[in-house]
Amino acid sequence: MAGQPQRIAQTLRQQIFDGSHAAGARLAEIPLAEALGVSRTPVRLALAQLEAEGLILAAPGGGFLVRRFTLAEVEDAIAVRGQLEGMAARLLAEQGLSPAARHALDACLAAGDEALGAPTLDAAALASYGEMNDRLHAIILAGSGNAALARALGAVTALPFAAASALVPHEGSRAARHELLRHAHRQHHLLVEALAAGQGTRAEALMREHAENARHNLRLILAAGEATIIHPA
Amino acid sequence: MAGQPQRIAQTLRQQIFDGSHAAGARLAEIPLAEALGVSRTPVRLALAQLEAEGLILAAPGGGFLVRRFTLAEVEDAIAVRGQLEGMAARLLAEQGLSPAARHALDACLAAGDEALGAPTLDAAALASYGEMNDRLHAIILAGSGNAALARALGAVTALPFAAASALVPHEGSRAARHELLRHAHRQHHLLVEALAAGQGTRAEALMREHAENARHNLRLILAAGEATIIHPA
DNA sequence: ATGTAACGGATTGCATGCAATCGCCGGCCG
DNA sequence: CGGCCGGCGATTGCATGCAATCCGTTACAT
Repeated sequence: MAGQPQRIAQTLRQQIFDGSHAAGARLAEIPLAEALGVSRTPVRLALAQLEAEGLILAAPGGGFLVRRFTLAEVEDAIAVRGQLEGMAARLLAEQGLSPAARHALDACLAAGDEALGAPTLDAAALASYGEMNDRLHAIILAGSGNAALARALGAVTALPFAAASALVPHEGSRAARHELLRHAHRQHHLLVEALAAGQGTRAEALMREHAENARHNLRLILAAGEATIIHPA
Repeated sequence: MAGQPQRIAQTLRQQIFDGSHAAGARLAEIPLAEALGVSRTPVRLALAQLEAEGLILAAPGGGFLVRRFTLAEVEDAIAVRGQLEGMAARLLAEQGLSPAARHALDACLAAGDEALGAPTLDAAALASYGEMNDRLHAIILAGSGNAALARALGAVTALPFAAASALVPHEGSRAARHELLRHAHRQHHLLVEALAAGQGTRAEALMREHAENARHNLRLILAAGEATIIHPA
C-alpha cells in the first residue's frame, strides 16, 4: 500500500476535471481527508503533488485553490506540446526508424484506418482510436530516446485538454469531430512517411502542425459548453 | 515560517550539487531530520518535491536515492532547453519587441560587453556576466508570454548543468572559458538583432545553437573533474 | 557446506496531538 | 453611522506515536 498519496492525487485530478471541484474553489485538507476516509497527511502529500503539476495554487494564508485556466493558456500549452513532440519526431527521424518502431507505427496507422473507416463513429471505434493515438505518440516520444524531453512534455500535458489524448473525448458536433479525426490521422500517415524517410525537419513541422488539431478540438469543446475549468477569457 | 519544506529542499539541492550526498546515496528521513534540526514531516515534503524535480528517485522498499546523471542525459536536457528557448525567441520575434524589452536587452548586451572587455576575467566580471546572462534569458522567456513554456523549461533546467546559468561557474581552463563566453555573447548580439528585426525562424535557430554552448562547457567541466554527480557513461 | 526459514533491527508511512497563524465577526469608540 | 480593535473559530503546519513492512543476519536442517 505504498501509494496512498498517488491514489488520492488521481482522485482529486479526476474530480477537478469533471467539475466536482469548480475552478477557483478552495481545497481544504480536513474535508478532503474525511471525504476520502484517510488522514490529513497523505492528503497533504497529494496536494503538494498537484501543486507541482500546476493544477492547484497555494492560497494566501495556506490552503490551495483550484486553478482557473484561460483559453489562451491552454492554447499556449498546446503550442509547447507541438514544439516538444516536433523535436521528438525530428530526433527519431534523424537517428532512423528501427524495424520494430516502424512495425509498431504501421500497426497504429492500420488500427486508425480501421477505427475511422466506418461512416459514423461508435463508442468502441472512438475508444480504439484514442488508444491508438496515445500509443503512436508514445512510440515517437520513446523512440527519440530523450528522457528530458519526456519530462518536459509531462509538465505540459498535465494541463487539462493540452495532451494529445484530449482530442477524443468531447461530444460536441459528432460530424465535426469525425472530420477532425480523419484529418489528424491523415497527418499520422504523412508523419510516419517522413520518419521512415529520415526527413527530420519535415517530421518536426508535421508534428507541430498536428498539435494544432487540439486547438480546433478545444474550440469545439468550448462551443459545446463541456469544459468546466476552462475560461475563454 | 510558512516555508520550511522549501528551505529544506533548497538545502538538499545544494548538498546534492556540491557532493555532500553522492550520486546513488540513500537519503533516509531520520538522519536528514536530525541533521537539519526538524522533524520528519517537512523533510518528507521536501523529498517529495525533489522527486518531482527528478533529482532523486524513490527507492524500492521506500526511501530515496540520489539520482545519477549520465553525460548523455544532461546533453539531452540541454538540447531540450535549446528547443524551448528557441521557441520563446521565435514567439517574441513574431509578436515584436516592445520598446521596454528592446531597451532591457540592449542593457544586457552592454553589460556583457563591459564584463568581457578586459583581457582576463576576474571574479566580479564573471559574476556580472552570469547575472546578465540570467537576465537576458529571463527577458526572452517572459517576453514570449507563454506560461506553459516557462513551466516546461523549469522542468528541464532543474537538472544540474542544464540551465543557461550553468555556463559560468566552472574553473577548468580559464582561457577556454573566456573564449566560450565571448562566443556566447556574440550570439547574444545576433539574437537581439534577429528579435528586433522580427526574424522568428532566425532567432529560433540562433537560440537553439546558443544552447549548444552549454554542451561544450559541460565537457570542459568534466575534463576538469569538477562534476560530482555526472557520470560520463 | 549450502539453502531455507525465522528472528531482529531499522525505516517508512499514516494517524493524531498541539501550537501558531489567519480570517472573520461582533462590539466599541470616535 | 463608519471605522477600528479585540476576541473567537477554523485551518494549517510541524512534531510525535504506532503499526506494518522490508532488509540483513543467523541459526538450523538437509
